[in-house]
Amino acid sequence: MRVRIEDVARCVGVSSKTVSRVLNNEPNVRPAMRERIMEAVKTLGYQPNASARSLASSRSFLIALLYDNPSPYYMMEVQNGVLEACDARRYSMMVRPLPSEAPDFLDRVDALLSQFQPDGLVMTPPITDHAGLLERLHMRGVPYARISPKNREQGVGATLDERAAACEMVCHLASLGHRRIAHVTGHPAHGASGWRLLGYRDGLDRAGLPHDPELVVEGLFSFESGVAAARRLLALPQRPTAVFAGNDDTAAGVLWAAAAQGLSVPDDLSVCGFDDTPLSRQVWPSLTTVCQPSQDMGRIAAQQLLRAIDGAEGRVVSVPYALRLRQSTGPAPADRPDR
Amino acid sequence: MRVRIEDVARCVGVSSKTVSRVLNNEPNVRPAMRERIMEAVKTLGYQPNASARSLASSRSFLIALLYDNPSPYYMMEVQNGVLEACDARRYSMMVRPLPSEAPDFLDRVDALLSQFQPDGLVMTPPITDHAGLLERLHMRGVPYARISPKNREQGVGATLDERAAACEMVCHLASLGHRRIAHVTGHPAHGASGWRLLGYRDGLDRAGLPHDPELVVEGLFSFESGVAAARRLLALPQRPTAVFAGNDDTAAGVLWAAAAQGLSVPDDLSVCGFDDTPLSRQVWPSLTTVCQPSQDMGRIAAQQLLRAIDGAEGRVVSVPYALRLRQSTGPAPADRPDR
DNA sequence: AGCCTGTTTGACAGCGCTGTCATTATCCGT
DNA sequence: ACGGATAATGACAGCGCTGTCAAACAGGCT
Repeated sequence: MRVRIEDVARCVGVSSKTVSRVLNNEPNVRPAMRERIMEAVKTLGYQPNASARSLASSRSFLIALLYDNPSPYYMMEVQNGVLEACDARRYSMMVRPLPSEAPDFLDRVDALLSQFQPDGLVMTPPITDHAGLLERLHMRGVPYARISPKNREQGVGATLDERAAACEMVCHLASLGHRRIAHVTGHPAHGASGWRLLGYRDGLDRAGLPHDPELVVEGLFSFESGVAAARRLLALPQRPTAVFAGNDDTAAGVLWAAAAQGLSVPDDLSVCGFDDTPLSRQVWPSLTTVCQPSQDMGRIAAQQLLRAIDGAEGRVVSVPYALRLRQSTGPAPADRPDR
Repeated sequence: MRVRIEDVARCVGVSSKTVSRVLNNEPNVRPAMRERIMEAVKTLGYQPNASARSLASSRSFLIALLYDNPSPYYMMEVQNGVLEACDARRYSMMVRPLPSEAPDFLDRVDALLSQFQPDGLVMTPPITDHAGLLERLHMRGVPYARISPKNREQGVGATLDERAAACEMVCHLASLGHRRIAHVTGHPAHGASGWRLLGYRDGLDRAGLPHDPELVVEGLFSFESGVAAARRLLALPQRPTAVFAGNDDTAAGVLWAAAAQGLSVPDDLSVCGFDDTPLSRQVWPSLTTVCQPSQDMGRIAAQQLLRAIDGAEGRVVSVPYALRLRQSTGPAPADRPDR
C-alpha cells in the first residue's frame, strides 16, 4: 500500500492533523515542526490522496476548462497555460468540449458540475459570453475565469486590447499605401469579433480612409468562411488591395482563395490575420498577424481563478499584443515601384 | 446539500448498498427493483460523488492521456476520441503533456500516478514506445493503451497499416509518371517513421523504381524540418519530381520551401503528406495525403483500455486508412502534355 | 507564583461511497 | 410440503483525509 498521512505523522511523532496543517499551509505550526514534517514527507515520498482530500474538504482541487472553439492551435495553447497554473498549485485540470449551440447545453454543464464538482471553471470564447451559463454559475456559486470576455469590467480572467491591435494592423496596411482595406469579421458570438471590427474602423478613421460597407464581410473565424469571404471580396467590381481577416484561420482561407484565383500575395493582395498561431507560419506566404499570447492568457486566467477560489479579489488582466510583420503584406499595387 | 445515495435509497425504501449495486451494474438485483431505483435516480437527479466513489473503491475512474506530440491538430483529435470513450463509461479524462526527452521523465510519471492514481493511461507517439516508461508501468501494474505503437503484438491500443498506406501513396505518385520520388522521414522516436519509410520502399519496389539514398532525408514530423529537408532535396543536381513527406506538417514545410523558391506545385513538384489533418486542407495547394482517423483511434484505444481495466482481453486494433487525392499531386513534369 | 491570553497540537467524527459478510427471500427437486 | 441450494438484500466498517473543538502549552502581566 502507498504511504499515507498517518505514516508521515508516525515517522515524525505527531498527529496526522499537524501534518495536514503543514501540507495545506495552514497557520499555527511552529517553523521547526513544519520543517521536520516537510522532510519526512520528502523522504517517504508521500503524495496525498486526491479523492480523500476532496471528500473530506468538499473541494475537488479540480478545475475544468470549457471550450467550443474550432481552432485546435488556440485551444492547445490555452490548455497548456491553464495546466501550468494548475500544476503550480497542485490542482488538476479536466478539459471539456461543450457545443454552446446544443439545446441541452445547460444540462450538460449541470451534469459536469454535479459529477466532478470542479472548484472552478475556465472558459474560452464563445462560451465566455454565454449569458445563460453565466447566470447558472452565479446561481450555483461556481467561480469561473473568462478568457477574452465581452465584458471586461466584471469577474476575473485574461484579455488583450484587441481593438487597439486591430487598429494598429489597419494603420500598418494604410501606411503601405492601401486605400481599399477589407475586413472579414469573426464569429458573431465571440466578443473578439466586435473588438476587432471596431479596431478596423478606428484604423480607417485614423488613416483618413472612408468606410465602405461593401468591404466588410461576415466570417466565422473558420478557414472555410475565409475562403467564402475572399471569393465575395475578389468578385467586387473594385476589389480591395488588402484584407484584414478576423483571425489566422480565416486569413489562411483568404490566402487559399487568392491562390486559387491565381492572385499573388502580397503583390496583388495583402492579407493579414490575428492570433499568431503556428498556422500563420505554415502557409505561404507566411502571414502578417497579431501575436496573441494564448498560453499566457490561459495561465493568467487560471491563476486568477485559483485566487478567486481562495477568496481573493481578482480582475480581468490585460496582456500585451505585438504585430508580427511577415510576408503576406506589402505595398499596395499602385504604390509599388516595379511593374 | 446535494442528493446522496442515501436519499435515493430512502426514496425507494431500500438500503444504499442496493442502489450502489444498480449504479455499478452489479449482478443480483431483481429487474423490477433495478428499474424502480433507476427511476428514483432520474427523478432526484442523483449524481454519484466521484471522490467518495474513488476513495471507497480505490479506483479513480480517471484515465490520463499522455502526450509529447508537436501536432495540435493530431492531439486534439485523439483527445476528443478518448473523451468520447470516457464519457460513454462515465470516466473522466485528464491530459498531460510530458516531454519524453526530459531527464526527470520517469519521476514525473511517478508523481502523476501517485497524485492522481489514474486507472489507466493512453499514450500517443513517441511516448508510446518509451521503453523505460513501459517497464515502469508494468512494474506498478498500471494498465495502458497505446496509439500507433512500434510493437503491435503486445498490449492494447489502436494502429493503422501505415506501411501499406505509404506504399499505396508512392504507387500513386509512380502512376502519375514520377520516377524520382523523395521521402522525408519522420521523427526517429516515432514508430510511424519506420513504417512509413518501409512503405515508401515497398512502393518503389512495386513500381520498379531504384532506391536512391540521396532522395531519403531525415525529418522530425515538424514544419521546420520539412522546410529544411525540401531545401536539401531541391538543391540536388537531379532534383526529385515528387516528395512524399512523413506527415502533413512536414509536407506543409516542403510546400512552403517550394513556393519560396518559386516552384509551382504540382506543376514542377508533387508533394504529399500523411494524416489528413485540417492543415492539409488549409495550405495552397491543398495536400494529397493519407486519411488517418485519429479521433477513432483515440476512442478505440480508450475503449480497449477500459476493457482491459475490467480484466477483459484486448488487442491493438487496426483501423482503415484512405488516400485523399487533392491538388498537390499531379503528373510528373516530363509526362505532362502541356508545356 | 498565579492568572489570563493566545498559540500550538491532538482526538475524533464524518465526508459519501463500496467491500465484506451476514441475513433473508426465493426457487427447485423430490 | 420440505430441505437445500442459490439469489437478493442489508448492516456495518472503513477508504484517507480534513473540520471541529478541546487540551496542552507558552508567554506576558500583576
